Amino acid sequence: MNDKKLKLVDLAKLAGVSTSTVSRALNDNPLIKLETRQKLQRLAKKHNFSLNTAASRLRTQKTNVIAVMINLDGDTEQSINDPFLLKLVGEINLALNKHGLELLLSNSFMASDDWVNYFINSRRADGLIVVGQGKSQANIEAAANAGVPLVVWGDPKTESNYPIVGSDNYLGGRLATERLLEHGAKNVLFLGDPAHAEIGERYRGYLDAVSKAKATPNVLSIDITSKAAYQGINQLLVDKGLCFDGIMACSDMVALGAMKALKERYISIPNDVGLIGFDDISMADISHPSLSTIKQNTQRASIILVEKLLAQLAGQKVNSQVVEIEMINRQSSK
Amino acid sequence: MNDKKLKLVDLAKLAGVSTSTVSRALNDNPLIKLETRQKLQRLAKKHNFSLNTAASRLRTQKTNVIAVMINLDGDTEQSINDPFLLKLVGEINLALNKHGLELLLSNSFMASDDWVNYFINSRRADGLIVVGQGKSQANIEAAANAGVPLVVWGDPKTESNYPIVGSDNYLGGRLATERLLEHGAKNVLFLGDPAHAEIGERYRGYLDAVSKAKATPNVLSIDITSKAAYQGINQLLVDKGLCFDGIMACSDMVALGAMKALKERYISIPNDVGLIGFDDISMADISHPSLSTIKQNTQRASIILVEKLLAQLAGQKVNSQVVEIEMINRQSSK
DNA sequence: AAATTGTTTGCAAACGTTTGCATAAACTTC
DNA sequence: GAAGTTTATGCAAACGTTTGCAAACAATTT
Repeated sequence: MNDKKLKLVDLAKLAGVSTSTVSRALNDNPLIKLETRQKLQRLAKKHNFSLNTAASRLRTQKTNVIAVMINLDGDTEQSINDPFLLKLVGEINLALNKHGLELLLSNSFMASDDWVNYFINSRRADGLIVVGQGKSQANIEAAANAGVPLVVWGDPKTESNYPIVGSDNYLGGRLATERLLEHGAKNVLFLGDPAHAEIGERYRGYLDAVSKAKATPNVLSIDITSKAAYQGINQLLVDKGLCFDGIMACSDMVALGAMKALKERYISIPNDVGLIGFDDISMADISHPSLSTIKQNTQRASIILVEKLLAQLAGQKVNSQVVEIEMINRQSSK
Repeated sequence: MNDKKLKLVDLAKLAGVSTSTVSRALNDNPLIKLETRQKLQRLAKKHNFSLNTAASRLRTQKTNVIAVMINLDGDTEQSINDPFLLKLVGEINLALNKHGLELLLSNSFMASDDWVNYFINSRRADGLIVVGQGKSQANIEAAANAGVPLVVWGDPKTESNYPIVGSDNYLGGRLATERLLEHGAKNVLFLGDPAHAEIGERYRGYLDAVSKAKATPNVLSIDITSKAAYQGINQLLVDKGLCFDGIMACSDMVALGAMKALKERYISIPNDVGLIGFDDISMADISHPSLSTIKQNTQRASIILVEKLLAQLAGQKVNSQVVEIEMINRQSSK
């Protein structure tokens, strides 16, 4: 095995040309004659040559790396166990790859609070995709103000000086609630923490639907986890009995936690209680009864997130954008 | 806002010392007087200075980046939607962070087949963590032979020239099957594709348990997804009726897919059919009935994976290692 | 006070690319 | 065939760190 790492200059020597020529050839620069280009590219492939990214990043001041950070509230367990967020990260990765960009997976532990410094000044990444607004947008705002090219997955209706891509949470919350009401529910419970930006919007949609139907709203504010939902619903049933006949859950995981609590008490879904979630994670389809939900189009959102980030890197000013949602009717809310 | 990116030399000028001194001070090199070091570190913080990683990587030939790649079989849907793999990635990230390392999320799309070149020669990363052995280990073997520092999450009993960290899949498969048999099952079905390395081991454990009980084995080979499991079990029930009274599923997602199929036909779990999964994803606890499973200790595995990789980077020869599993008894297999 | 030792800092040469500018070669055009 | 134009390549200077070695300074010993 040829252990010696080849450099541009070695390749140049082998081909009898200058390093400039090789460099240009490998970057497909039309300054170099097509024939020469192809010859050099073949040579590079043959010798298993690959450019030293450190050197080229230093020289070009570009990394072709995008940092993705899952923006967690310190006090929630949602985090790394939420299938929805992880799926989103996976799809962002694919979207980045299509543009030849790489994904640096980050978190607040590494980046602490000064994102400008950590990501941009240090030239770790060219830009930043923040997944989740969390409860506080201070960090994001500071980074955006300091000139970090960034886009955020969150609620696009939030007032902000940075572009946010996300679903129409208000509409989703309203549609789901309306559906429950239309099918006879009188007391729809909102299950989730409205302090969270995206969930707050869903809650607003819920409120509007409820008040339009002249029903009374009812919130159970919990952490965004299935366990919290399970415990919360259990407790509520113990305390007040079955005081609702519909649940608009702020996420599928939360809905599934609620579902378990209901099933354990032989409360029929959807007959006694209609249940609708949000996200359309793969478990929604596989639960029993299958879970009605508002599907967020993560694939499309990922593509848009990346496009907007690239536009920003190209110096354009970009705006927030809503990604269409879809109501998926399954068994839990017939 | 101070837009001009500070360099080492600027900071040096500000402090009235040489760049060497600043560089050493920021790296906490004891050659520099403690007092000077602290002064310079304060100065750096005050001016929001941070080192250009591209430059320092070029100079030191180290990146402090580890590439993590989810090794998918092209023909399976398991991939990015499998909560277990994603959770593992999340925990590997945390484990890396503790050592000051960053995670580059990669996949076969970017890295194609020549991992040496893509990751190491190009100095994108110092080492590689491969999540999943897949059905073919050719790529991994080639990379290991070519000297890529790498560790693999998979079945540690597989013969290999690279270290594998993973659960005792044989034992897990055996324990779960034994439990089903002990509780009266006569016909335990193995649900999963034994061609997959880890699953093959679980299958061996299953086989041994079954033959020890003088029962007859029965496999339904399917893709590692809940959907495939749902369809597979449905089809089997249509074709042959309820020809089993226990299912050893190769993963929790698969088990949950099977669970849905059973519940839809009012087949009682665990009375008619006992069901045990593998992984202990968060849904296992929240399903109804809750899913008995073999818990894989991903957190510990992640820590070990990183330690082994670091040892390898330090030039040590490291071996495969088994991470303990735990049988979690829940309702689905009483 | 000179010589020796130990401590702290600075000089300058790398690391391996990319790219503006200069040059050389090959064609046009008058 | 000289001058201009186009095309293809090479020269050499960056990019911003780190680090071996030398130097300066301080402390100790002779």
